[in-house]
Amino acid sequence: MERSSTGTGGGRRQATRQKLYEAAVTLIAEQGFSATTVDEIAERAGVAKGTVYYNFASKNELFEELLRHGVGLLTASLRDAAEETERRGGSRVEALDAMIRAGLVFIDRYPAFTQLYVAELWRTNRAWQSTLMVVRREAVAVVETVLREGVERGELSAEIDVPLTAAAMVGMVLVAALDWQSFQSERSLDDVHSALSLLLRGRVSGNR
Amino acid sequence: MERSSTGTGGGRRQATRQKLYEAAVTLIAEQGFSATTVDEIAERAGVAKGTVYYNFASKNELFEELLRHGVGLLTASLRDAAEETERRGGSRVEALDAMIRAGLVFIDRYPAFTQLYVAELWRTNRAWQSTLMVVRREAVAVVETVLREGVERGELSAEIDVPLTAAAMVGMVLVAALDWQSFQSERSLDDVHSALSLLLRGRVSGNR
DNA sequence: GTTTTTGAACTGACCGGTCAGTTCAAAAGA
DNA sequence: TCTTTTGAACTGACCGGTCAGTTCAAAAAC
Repeated sequence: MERSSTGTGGGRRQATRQKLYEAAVTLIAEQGFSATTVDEIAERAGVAKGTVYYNFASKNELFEELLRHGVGLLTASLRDAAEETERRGGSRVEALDAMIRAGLVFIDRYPAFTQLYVAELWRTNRAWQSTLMVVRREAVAVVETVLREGVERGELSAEIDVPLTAAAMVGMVLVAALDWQSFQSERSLDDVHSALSLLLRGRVSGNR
Repeated sequence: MERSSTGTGGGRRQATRQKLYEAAVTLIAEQGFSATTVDEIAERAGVAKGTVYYNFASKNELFEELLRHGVGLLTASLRDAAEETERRGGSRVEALDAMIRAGLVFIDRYPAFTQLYVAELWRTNRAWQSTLMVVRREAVAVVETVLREGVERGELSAEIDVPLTAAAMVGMVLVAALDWQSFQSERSLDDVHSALSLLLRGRVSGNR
């Protein structure tokens, strides 16, 4: 028996699953879930169709595990950025700034996953809706926590609405990054980070 | 003889096309383009399948025209908001604020369309990609123009990167609104508008 | 004003093709 | 030996698109 955990580790099985994730994520990002066939996924992964069904119960389950895997990476990365700032004694605004950068780095590294996540997040009536809600909550919670800490410490205005502001921040990072990659790919990650940082720090219109 | 123009008017044909748009937009928003069948669209519109093909060359074309139609409404609404502010002698920041509200109102009225637009916008390799690029450009241009005017008049920092800031603003409105509807539906439109207005005006973290 | 004609709009059964999922014997790895 | 992968064959459901036929309001004819 092979260990069946979901580590990053090096079992033969894990390697196959990883290849299938990578094949599935780009194909589904490009075409959508329904338009992507299992045959295509297997072919791009360089694997037989039977192997897909040896490793995953169904096309749906492959996708759900892919979702969990990807958002898990993002959440860990955001948490790291926040904790690293904390360790350095940085302010909460700096922590938010670091999380923005972490988000951009993640999107830069996994553009297909991001695209696919955005495309599915607000859909209703889909089999994996509950899975998606769970992972979304985990990711948003990281942002909300830092916002709340900022308010407590007086760094952020007490007027702000934490859940809505968190959504808005996630939105500006997500859309700016996807737009950057699709329509403004000549810009650098630093350019995008600067633009978002300016907005976060209220230096677009708030200061004089 | 029936008139065959593409007005908003009341011909029988236009009425049928409108019903097909409405049926298609909700189904595709819920399930995605590929997962939505022409039979479903026809059934929800209360029309025979053949009628779909009498009015549109293909499933693809129905979708593309739907896209053009919807983004056209949004663009007009944003432009109205900006011009109305101008007419009142309002500042460019006020114009941006009015456009945020107009965006929220639009999303509130056409949630399915918004959802579908977001899900498709960054997809590659799709038949309607070029159509989407065209309509996107029209919509973003409205925001960019107002930002540029704001910089010229010294209302907005000269440091800002117009295209990236425009993308970020669109993103915060889009994601905040979709999140509001999906996960925070108890909030009012004014709540969401206030939260975004605060961010735009730099009163989240920028002022002391 | 009544009858006839016209043709745009609509209908729905049907067809060719595709796809998810299953199975399994045999090969490849460890 | 035991696990994992292979790849081809098969099934049954489903789907986009077609097309011959129907409907009906308005124009034409008388």
